[in-house]
Amino acid sequence: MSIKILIVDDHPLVLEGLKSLLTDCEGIEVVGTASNAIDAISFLKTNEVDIAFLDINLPDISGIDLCKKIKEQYPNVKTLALSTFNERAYVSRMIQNGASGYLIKSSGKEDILEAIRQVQAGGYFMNVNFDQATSSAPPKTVPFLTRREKEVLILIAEGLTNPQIAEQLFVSVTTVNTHRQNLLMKFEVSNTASLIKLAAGLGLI
Amino acid sequence: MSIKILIVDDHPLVLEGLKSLLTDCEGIEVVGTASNAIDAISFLKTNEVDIAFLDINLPDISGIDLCKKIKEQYPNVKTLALSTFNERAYVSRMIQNGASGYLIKSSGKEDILEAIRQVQAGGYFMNVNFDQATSSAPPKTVPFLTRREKEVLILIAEGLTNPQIAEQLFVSVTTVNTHRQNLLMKFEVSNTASLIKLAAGLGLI
DNA sequence: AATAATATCCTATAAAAGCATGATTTTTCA
DNA sequence: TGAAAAATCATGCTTTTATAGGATATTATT
Repeated sequence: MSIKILIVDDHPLVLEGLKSLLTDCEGIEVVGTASNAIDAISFLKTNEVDIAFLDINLPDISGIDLCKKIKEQYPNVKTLALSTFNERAYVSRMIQNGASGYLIKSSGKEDILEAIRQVQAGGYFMNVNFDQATSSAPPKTVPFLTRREKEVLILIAEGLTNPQIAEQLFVSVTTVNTHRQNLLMKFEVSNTASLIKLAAGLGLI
Repeated sequence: MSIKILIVDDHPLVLEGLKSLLTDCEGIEVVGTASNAIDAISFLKTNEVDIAFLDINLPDISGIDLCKKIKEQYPNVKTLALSTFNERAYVSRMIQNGASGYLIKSSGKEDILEAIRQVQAGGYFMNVNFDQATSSAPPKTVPFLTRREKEVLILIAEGLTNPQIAEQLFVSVTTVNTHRQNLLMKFEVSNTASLIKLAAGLGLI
């Protein structure tokens, strides 16, 4: 019996690429693909799946939430996060939500097969060998940001001032300022310029 | 005669995905793939290629430089930049180096085929439908910066304040401030956050 | 040599950001 | 249900930025 795989990703290229890589393999069968969370859930309703590959960024809900939902409704389905290099920060939350590991989208065929083997055997797989020429990207760890902090960060990056952000979010200026100070603290910087540069480098904005 | 395609990308998934998407198509033939610039160049030495898909980020040299090299050595080979959403800033430099357009990696099959058709016909293809919330970000062109402005910009991005920059460059604070204002003007933004975000997006810092 | 572009400097004001300290309410989750 | 985390708000103060109005010297460039 071959391992049944569902791939959920909104990038046709990734979908096709994974499918193409996996269909040649013994004992592995791609039984379905979905480009959003809704389709993924409804596919699971009517099909048996062993492992679901979940993109972290999906058009409707995030892969992180989707992972949680799948684990709640279909605890037997193992999940593997698909992330880009810049999204490794979010991986830990996928794991918290029950994922069995993660694959960087730039992984090679061997990594992918190894991941499937590990996960199917009940283990975890984290591919940590970022061989990419990280160039100038500082190996900083991405600080954990709350929902509100992310919102504020994005609005700052868009050039809004505290008063404007406050208006947009329907909160007081002091609240925005607090979030802002927390962002500076978490990123270990002392002004907006450094903050935005770091956040941009990490792909957060 | 079918259109001969070379794909250069260091992500196996993208390579496989594109290949898989294109091999089904009439009149299109993927004659080769490469995961770095060296292999790409040596492939061109011995093979005929109509269109080369070039990833912007390659392990050895950047796709931008590779594009230039290809255009110098093989002017008949048309090139198409492959970029992620976050790399669209670099696209303009690819175009300057002779590329016939660019494709976002999250493009669908239709976009890709349309791009090939356009380019083969001697035209350009830019897929501009960023369904992602592009917010307010217009496809800005890189403003011309003087030597001093670039220096100041970098120091701002490093988190230095005007007084610190002044000290570093042995000029007065008012001079630094003037350069700073000129940067804001040239980038058409009104604060540091936007400035740094734009500059980072354009690869200037 | 004349012009244009660049770099330098100044004063002055208003707006925004940064920093410290503290507190209350709401959510989340074990 | 109770603790922890997150989100909210406040006050006061200092520093930095943003904006506006100049001015002069130094390089290129034609």
